[in-house]
Formats: sequence, C-alpha cells, structure tokens
Amino acid sequence: MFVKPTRDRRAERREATRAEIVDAAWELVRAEGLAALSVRDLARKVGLQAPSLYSYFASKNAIYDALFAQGAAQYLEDVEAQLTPTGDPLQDLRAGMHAFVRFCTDDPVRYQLLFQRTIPGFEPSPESFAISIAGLESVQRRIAGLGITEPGDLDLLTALGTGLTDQQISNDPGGDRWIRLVDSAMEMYFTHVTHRKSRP
Amino acid sequence: MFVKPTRDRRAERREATRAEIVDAAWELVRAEGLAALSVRDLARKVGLQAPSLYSYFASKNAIYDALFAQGAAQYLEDVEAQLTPTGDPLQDLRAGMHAFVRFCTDDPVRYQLLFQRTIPGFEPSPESFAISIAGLESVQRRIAGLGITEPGDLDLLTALGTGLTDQQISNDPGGDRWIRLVDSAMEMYFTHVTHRKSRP
DNA sequence: GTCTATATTTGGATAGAC
DNA sequence: GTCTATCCAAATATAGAC
Repeated sequence: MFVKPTRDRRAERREATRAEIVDAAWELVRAEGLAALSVRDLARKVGLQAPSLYSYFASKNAIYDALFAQGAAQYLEDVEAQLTPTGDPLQDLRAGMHAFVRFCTDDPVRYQLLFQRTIPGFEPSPESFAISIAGLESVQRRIAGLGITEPGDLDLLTALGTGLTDQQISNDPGGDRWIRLVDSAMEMYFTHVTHRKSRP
Repeated sequence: MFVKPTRDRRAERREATRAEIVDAAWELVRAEGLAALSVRDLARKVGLQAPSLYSYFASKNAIYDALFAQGAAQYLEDVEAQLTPTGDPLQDLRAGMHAFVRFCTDDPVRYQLLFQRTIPGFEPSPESFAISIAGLESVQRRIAGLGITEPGDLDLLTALGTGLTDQQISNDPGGDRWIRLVDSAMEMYFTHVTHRKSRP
C-alpha cells in the first residue's frame, strides 16, 4: 500500500531549480538591464535549453513576477529588521531613510523593478503586489510609532525617499551626492511634520 | 552661372519631414510606451516604408535623440518662461515646483525619457544633453535669485521635484495625491534652507 | 528619395520524441 | 523533465532597382 512520504524530494528539487533560475535571472538583469532579460540567455546560464524553462515558469513575465516577489520580500525584511525605536524620532527617521536609500542603491535594478514602472508588458501578480504593500504598511506603522500619522506625511516621506534615491542612482551612481543630504532632509522633514500649526 | 538661392526648398522639405517623423514618434511612444517604439510602426504612421526612414535618421537611437533634444528644449523653455520673481521667494518656489510637476505629469513618457535612464542602449548625444544641462542651470540661476545658492540645496530641490513627480506618476496617475503636497513641501524646503543656523 | 526584397538577428513559445 | 526541431513574429538595417 502507498504511504505518503513526509518529504517530497521531487518538489524540493523542483523548488531548488526554480530558485537557481531566479538567482541567475538576477545576475542577468544586473549585468544587462531589466529589459534585456531573455529566456534563451537565462536557460543557458543554468545549463538548460530554452524550452525547458517553461517547465518551471509559464512565461517570461512569470519570471519577472518571481523577481518582483523576491525583491518585495527583501524590502519587507529590510524594513522589519530595523524596527527598533530609540526614543529619538529624528534619529529613527534618519536611520530608516539611510536604510531605504542603501537598499535601493545596493541594487538599482531591483529598485527599478519594485518602485518604477518601466517594463513594457509586466504587471506584478496580486500575490506579489501584496508583499510590496505589506512593506509600505510596515513603514506606515513604523512612522506612526514616531507620532507621524497624517496620510500626507507618509506620502511626503515616500516622495523624499524615491527622490533622493532617484537622483542618486541617475546622476551620481556609485557616489554619495544625494546620500549626504539624507540627514539634513530628515531634519527638514521632521521639523515640518512636528511644527505644524494646526491639523489640516 | 549658378546662383545660390536664398531659400533651399529641398532642405526645408527635408526638415519638415523630419519634424513630421518626430511628431509621429511622440504619438507612438505616448500610446505604446517608450521602449515599444519601432521603426516599422513609425514609418507606417507617416506613410513610408521602414527603410525610407533611414534617409532621415541614421538609426533608431537617432530618433530617440531627436525626441530627447526636443523634450529638453521644451523643458528649458518651460523653465525660462516663468522667470518672473514676485519678491516673495516662497511663492516663487511653489509656482516653480508646480510648473515642474505639471510639465512632467503632462507627458510621463517625456519625463521618463528626460529624467530617468530606462531605455536599454540609448544615451543622449552631447548636443542633446547640453540642452538639458542648460535647463538645470536655468533652475540654478532662478533659485539663486531667491537667495538659494548652496549646491546641496539645489540637489535637495531636484530630489523633491523628482520624488513628488515619480510618486504621482507611479502611484496616482491622473490624480493629485502628491501634487496636493507641493505647496506644503515647498514651505518645508524654504524654511529649511533659510533657517539654517550656520554655513555648513 | 522611395521603393521592394532581403539579410540578419533575436525573441517567446510550442510539438513531440525520448 | 529535458531535449531537438521548429514555428512564428518582430525587430534593425542594408542592397539595389527605379
């Protein structure tokens, strides 16, 4: 009689191969650009023929989606990892923004995939998108803990984050021309959101 | 004996056709996305066969470059058009930022071409790039006239501009969620750059 | 200057044998 | 699951006739 094994070695192997493909895809897009990903090149990189990839991913966009999901999970992890308020809100804001800009500049292609909409036919699946939403909600909770609860204040903070990051990546890649402004920008922001005269 | 005519009708016709091609290219990229531009489609749109386009532009990137140059010229014109200081620096900053965000959100594809680096093999030619530099320098002179001369202050302003624009385009296209923050953001910025305690 | 014809490359995706 | 073989579509760009 058939006994269901506790481990499904076949499924494990399959997942391992999928992970290998995703890793190789990151290498490719980092080297050639996000839009330059091709199924052929990717297959060769993992020692397969192109059609064999379709046993693991239904389409090229499914591969993009796997990259998006993994990047969003890394972002969520990155945000959650620094949830340690010090009692000094400004210091926490500075640390959080530094972490964000570093996360983005560490891997500009990942930033492009997660926070810009630049790939022609690709939209993340609802499941993958939910992960990135969770990341934003984590930021929201984090700054709420610092006393910043106005929706517009969160929006202003995300604008500052993407603006500093965008300029850094586009106009001074590898440098620190906008990274140097993070502390000052957070001071500006913190003063603004705390010295508000009236609730709008 | 040959007398050089005062007008070169042939050259005029040629320039007119080039302009027609550029106009059609804008229509195409606005409809299909920047990366989706194809020489075939473009040729068909102006009633030519694909190879005939090569009589006007040496390559596809030359077409991108013409778009870039035109967009940069429009930006320069947009910035120069509002060089009318009112004596109220904060009001001028607000007006200038509103104009910038409107310029970008009016044509997100143009914004993508000018201010983000997203097309795989394309880099603007030195001549085209010089136009966009002239635009930035115009902004620099403009805020210098308002008393803002620290280099880092210009960088912070451009970060605010691209950040607000990026978020508006990416997360609320057609809406005003980040546009609504422009006035408040400029107040924040102006207070920051004027209330500095010491010259850093 | 414009055309037809074509070279050349490259891409995503499928069929069917093994 | 992986392969070979192939389809199909699309792209940039060139050659050469008219």
